[in-house]
Amino acid sequence: MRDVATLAGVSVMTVSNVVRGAPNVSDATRRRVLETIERIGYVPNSSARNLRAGRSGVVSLAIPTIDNSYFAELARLLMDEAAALGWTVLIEQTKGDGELERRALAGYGPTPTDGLVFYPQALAADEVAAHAAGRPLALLGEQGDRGPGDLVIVDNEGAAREAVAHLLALGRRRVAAVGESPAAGTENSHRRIAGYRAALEEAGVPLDAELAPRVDHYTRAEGAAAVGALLDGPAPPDAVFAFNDMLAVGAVHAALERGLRVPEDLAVVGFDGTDEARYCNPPLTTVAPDKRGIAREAMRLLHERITRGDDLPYRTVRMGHELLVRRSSLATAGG
Amino acid sequence: MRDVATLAGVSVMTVSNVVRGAPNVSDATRRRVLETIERIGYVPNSSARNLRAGRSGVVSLAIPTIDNSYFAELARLLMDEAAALGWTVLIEQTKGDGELERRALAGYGPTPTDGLVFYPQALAADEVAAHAAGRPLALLGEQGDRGPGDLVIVDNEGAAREAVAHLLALGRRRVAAVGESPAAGTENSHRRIAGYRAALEEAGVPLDAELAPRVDHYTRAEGAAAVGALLDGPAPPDAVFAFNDMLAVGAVHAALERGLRVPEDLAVVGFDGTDEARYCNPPLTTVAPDKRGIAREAMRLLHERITRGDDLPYRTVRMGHELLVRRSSLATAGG
DNA sequence: CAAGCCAAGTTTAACGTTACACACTCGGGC
DNA sequence: GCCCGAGTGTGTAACGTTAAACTTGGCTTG
Repeated sequence: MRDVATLAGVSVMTVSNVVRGAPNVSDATRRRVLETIERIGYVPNSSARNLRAGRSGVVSLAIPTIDNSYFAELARLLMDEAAALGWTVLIEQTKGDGELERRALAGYGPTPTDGLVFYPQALAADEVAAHAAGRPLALLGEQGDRGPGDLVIVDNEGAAREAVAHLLALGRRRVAAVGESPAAGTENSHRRIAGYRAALEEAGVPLDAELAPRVDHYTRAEGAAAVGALLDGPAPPDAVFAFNDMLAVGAVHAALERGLRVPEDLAVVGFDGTDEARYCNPPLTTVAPDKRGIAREAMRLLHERITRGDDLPYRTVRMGHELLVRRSSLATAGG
Repeated sequence: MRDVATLAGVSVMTVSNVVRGAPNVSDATRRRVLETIERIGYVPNSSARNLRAGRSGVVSLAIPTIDNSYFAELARLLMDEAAALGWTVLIEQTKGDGELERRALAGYGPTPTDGLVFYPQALAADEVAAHAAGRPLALLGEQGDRGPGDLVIVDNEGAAREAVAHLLALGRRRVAAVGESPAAGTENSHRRIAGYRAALEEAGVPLDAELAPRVDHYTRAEGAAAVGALLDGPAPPDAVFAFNDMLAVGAVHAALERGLRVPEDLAVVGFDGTDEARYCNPPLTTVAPDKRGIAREAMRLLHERITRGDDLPYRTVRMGHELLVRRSSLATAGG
């Protein structure tokens, strides 16, 4: 910048004014400065800028892993929304590890970020509150009534209930729920279990604890393993409600691998409404939260919180969902 | 930091020394400073640090989109490798747009990055060279002999040839190639087409231009559309070699949707070796590049270039690949 | 016991940018 | 002729950190 100033015969401050589009610069000067900038290839130093401004223009997105279709799609949408606001998104993978989640919350790392969109997995609501340290925060997923930040949620319990009711309406009576996790953190899986139980109760179907295996990670492999074990067991299910689409894809795989028909012998419903669910075979029935809406609201709330300051009350926005019924659940029990 | 210094009764510099683990600080002082840091919750300001150091500890990863299984998996591996080197990865989506690719190369954006891992799609090799502006660069994918940075490549032509030869060995004679793109950029698709042609020629099968439809994006939807159109046409293929797994999944979907059997009526081979390919139905034969190796080498080369300076010659590392044969191609022609 | 050395800590001066206050020039109104 | 304000532009002092040079006092050593 100093070089530009010298070469253009103006002060450093004038260069700064030109770069920032500030007023009080004549057209002639502006042109001359811009030309010089072009000529010597000057690029503003963001570190210095951030140092001055006290802001970085970067927000973190802390999610378990990026190679999960749901988070990949969500990340893309969030990045699009952020770009529209002039922001950059820095993705951090927490791997469902409490320590990594704490760090993401506290804002360690080499890059300063102005705020955080956080999908907690290992951390319980009170721990999230304890480590947020007053940073602007948008939380994805239910977190008790109020968090240390704004909440963007879907009605997990209602959605789960709807999905299971759909399976029960097809005459299924042994519906497995795959996705309860030892990770204490997110309320999401608890709510989905609650919705599952409510639907069973409503239909007068007895609860069988064996039908709700625990999984550590929401991957295709674990879905296949968990459902495979159930199918090989003494009292196999006739339907599966999986807590995400990857587990559901694994469930379908396990069934087909064993020569069972989907949906005739095993109906499967997933959760997330990913593109993968739509194109797999058979196409997967899935609970589709309004991902675009979630991304938009999360960024909007975070933006307001960062720019307007912390006197804002914590807000909760509930986004809609939709049960996309496809072939994987389109047959009554027994075929 | 000044507050910490005041409260601990030392100079700012001593705090800095403690934070950085520099020598010449007594244990007693160190303890006192650390306590104070803990107490008032001091977090070092990275902007200022970067400003001083002239480095940011962040490297960019510029890929077309993150919601593509291959890039999602690759991103995860790259982030793991980066973390092991103490680095953070900033993902930028170029969407196959030339302008966005140029910006990513030039290093615009609000965050300073020390280097770039770049998967070019729209930009041709010479344009990449023109806009790299001397930044440390690791290129994924073939780019002519030498780029403006290190190259990590797989043998696209050989891999494609192998995949198509596999289909021909099953007696298939009308093998479609899906993935040629109007995007001038990456050599990858050209090389794969070349491998496809070579395999056909080697087997004495005539080339049919109709069997190589162009696609704009490597998505499931476009794969389904392109292959659907071929299947509805006058001379449908009996096999498909797709340039990535998402196109292949779309191809399978299009076939099944039309009541065709996969692999009996249409054999399908993909490219990328994603987890999705393994778990879809039928499981997808796919060319699996050594993703972990690619991630490791890309980060290693970039790290060397950033730390050791630019006097390093440009290097090229060729990674292996493997044809994972699964059910989607396990039937001879006609059943 | 003076000379020298070492550990422990401080002072100073940057890194590149920008907010703020100030200065200059010029035309017009009184 | 003087003052004023608008339009341009400049100087200064930070932002938070750290490399390098400097100070201080205690301890060894010949």
